[in-house]
Amino acid sequence: MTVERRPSPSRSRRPTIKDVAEAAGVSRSTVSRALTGRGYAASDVRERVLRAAAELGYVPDVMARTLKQQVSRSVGVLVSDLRNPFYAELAAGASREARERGYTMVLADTSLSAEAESEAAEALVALRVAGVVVTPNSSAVSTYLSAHGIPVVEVDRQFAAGSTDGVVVGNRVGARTATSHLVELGHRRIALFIDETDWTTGYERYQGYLEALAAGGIKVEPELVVSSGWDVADSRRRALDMLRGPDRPTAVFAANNVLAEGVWRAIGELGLRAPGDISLVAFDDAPWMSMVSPTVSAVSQNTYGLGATAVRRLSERIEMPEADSVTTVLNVRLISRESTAPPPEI
Amino acid sequence: MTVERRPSPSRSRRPTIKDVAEAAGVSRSTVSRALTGRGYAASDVRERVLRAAAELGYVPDVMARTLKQQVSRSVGVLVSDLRNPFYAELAAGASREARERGYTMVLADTSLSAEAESEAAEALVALRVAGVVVTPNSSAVSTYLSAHGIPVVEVDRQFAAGSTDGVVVGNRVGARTATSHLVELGHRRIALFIDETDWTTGYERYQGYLEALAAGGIKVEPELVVSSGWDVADSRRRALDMLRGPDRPTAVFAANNVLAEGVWRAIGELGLRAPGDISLVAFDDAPWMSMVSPTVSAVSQNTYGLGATAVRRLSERIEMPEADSVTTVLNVRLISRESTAPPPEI
DNA sequence: ATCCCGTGTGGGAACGATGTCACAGTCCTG
DNA sequence: CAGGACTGTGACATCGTTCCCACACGGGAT
Repeated sequence: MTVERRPSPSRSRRPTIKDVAEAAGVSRSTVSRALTGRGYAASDVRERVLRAAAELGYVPDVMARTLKQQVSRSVGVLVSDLRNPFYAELAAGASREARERGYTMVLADTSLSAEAESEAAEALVALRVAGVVVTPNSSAVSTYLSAHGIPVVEVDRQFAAGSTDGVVVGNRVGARTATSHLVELGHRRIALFIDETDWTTGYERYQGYLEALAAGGIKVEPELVVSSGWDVADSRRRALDMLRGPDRPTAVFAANNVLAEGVWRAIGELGLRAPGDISLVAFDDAPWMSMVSPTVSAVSQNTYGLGATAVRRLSERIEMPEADSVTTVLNVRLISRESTAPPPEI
Repeated sequence: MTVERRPSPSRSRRPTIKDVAEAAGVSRSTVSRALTGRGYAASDVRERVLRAAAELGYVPDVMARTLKQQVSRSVGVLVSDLRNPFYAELAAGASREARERGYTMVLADTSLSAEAESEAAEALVALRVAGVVVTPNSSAVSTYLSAHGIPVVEVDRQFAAGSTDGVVVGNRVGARTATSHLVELGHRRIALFIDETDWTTGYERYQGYLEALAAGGIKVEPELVVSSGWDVADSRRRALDMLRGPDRPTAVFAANNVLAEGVWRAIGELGLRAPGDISLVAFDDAPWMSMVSPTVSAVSQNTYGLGATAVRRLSERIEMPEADSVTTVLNVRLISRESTAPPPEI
């Protein structure tokens, strides 16, 4: 590590508030007041300071400011997987809202790994972020951050409801609506594809499914509830097994866009036709669902709004740390497309 | 704004290095040496310090450290639009690489707005980031950041080639390959849909198209080159106009995934069939292209790798600020699917 | 015995910005 | 014209960390 770092003349040193003060012929305090607008500064002095700052290309050092003020203007955003359009959209919404509120966004992709998640959490503590929005994989992050006095908003799913704020969608209602839609069309054998039922998302979607069946007077058949892995390949394999079986369902409710893709591929590969042979409805509308043939009916959630709302909530929490925690539920809506129709005649 | 902020006992104050020093019965200097590993520290003392730090839940303050060291361990990533899977994937790649190299990632979505872009750039300067990866909209950002002595890597497209590093894909080769593919199938009337030809991406894809036509001895017909807007709606409208016209092309090369979607929708709406009536090939493979019927041939670029490579390049640049700037070109490959076939008989 | 060196530790000055406090004017009112 | 109110400015301590320097101790070479 013996890199010779001669101070090149062009970028000798970043101008500091002291340089601005000298250029404007005032003290550092006066520059601070003139630039931040807190405290007195005569208008001609302010003018002079602003001009000097602009000429020098002065940009205040966030590090120094934060160190002094003990509170930064940045928020952390922890998402599971940016390659999944769901999380990307959520991050996009968070980004816009953060920018509008004058926060910079520190984003980490935790890749569903608990290790990456706690690493990221520690980095955020070190950065003294003002707050964190997270799509949690466990209660660990919320607990850890809260212990350090950092406000947290859980988004999409909740592990620490009651102690921290949350922003989620109407999972139960959405799942019930989707399943009821199938029931009303006359389906009695309705399969559920779901990746987990431990998180609030999976649990509530499962409950919604059960409620709709109960309301329709339909008995739950355990072999129609498939606990799939989290990826397309696994979902596809499970769907192939089920749809090749002797007594296949007449409809499938897939609890997220990934599972829906697996089921959709399986249907195509088996030469089945939707909705003639089998109906399909998904939770979480993805772009491809409106492009394929037949188009896929889906419960659409406002993912962008989910991210934006979470940051808004976080910023309110930062301003009122002692207020009671709140869970915000965004509504979802069923978009009925071509993949759902009455079951085939026997 | 008169929120009473009584110092709650639980999170009275974040532990500082001084607290650790007192708990371990040594000086601040010694704690610093023990924790960072720079300088001498007897093994029993180090042991004691580590234990004290763990017990107190001590996390070093990045702000203070950066202030002292004048260089941070975070990088800025500026992308145009996280809702576009292209940028999301790019950000995901950047995120992984950043994490692996011990950098935290500050991400901003510049929404194609010049104002947001320069705002974000200023925020990054203020944060004293070690470097920035950007999908630029003009040369302004690179110039501005370079003037502040911050290393920049332009990714996907370049505005400051020569003075800053770049990571791009083989746009010209990819476009030529895609167009040649159509020529070899026997097409003579090949339309190009493109959003702009001012950026390096658009310009080179356009050049690749021209080269392939020239190589095939085909005269360029200006009315077949469509300068579309940047969104699906506009592309769709332009495609409807063209395909309804009297002398429609037998094939279309769409220069990105958004334009391809517009063209694809238009084809469907007009009741045309691909590849029977018209062939379609796209630059930039998107998930839907392998799901629709017919599947769409596309030039696939390693978007995730683009982001990862850019951060790797940036980190090398940070370590060797004086080295010559480099442009890295990632290869692309044509994935031939169902949407391309010989033109219809006359 | 003196000197020097290697090892280990503590003291204290930065880093850049903020904001309190004190002070120096100026203007108005009794 | 004295006293207070108000405006405008500068000096200085502070935030948490790093790192240069000084120093202390012991052992080996001179």
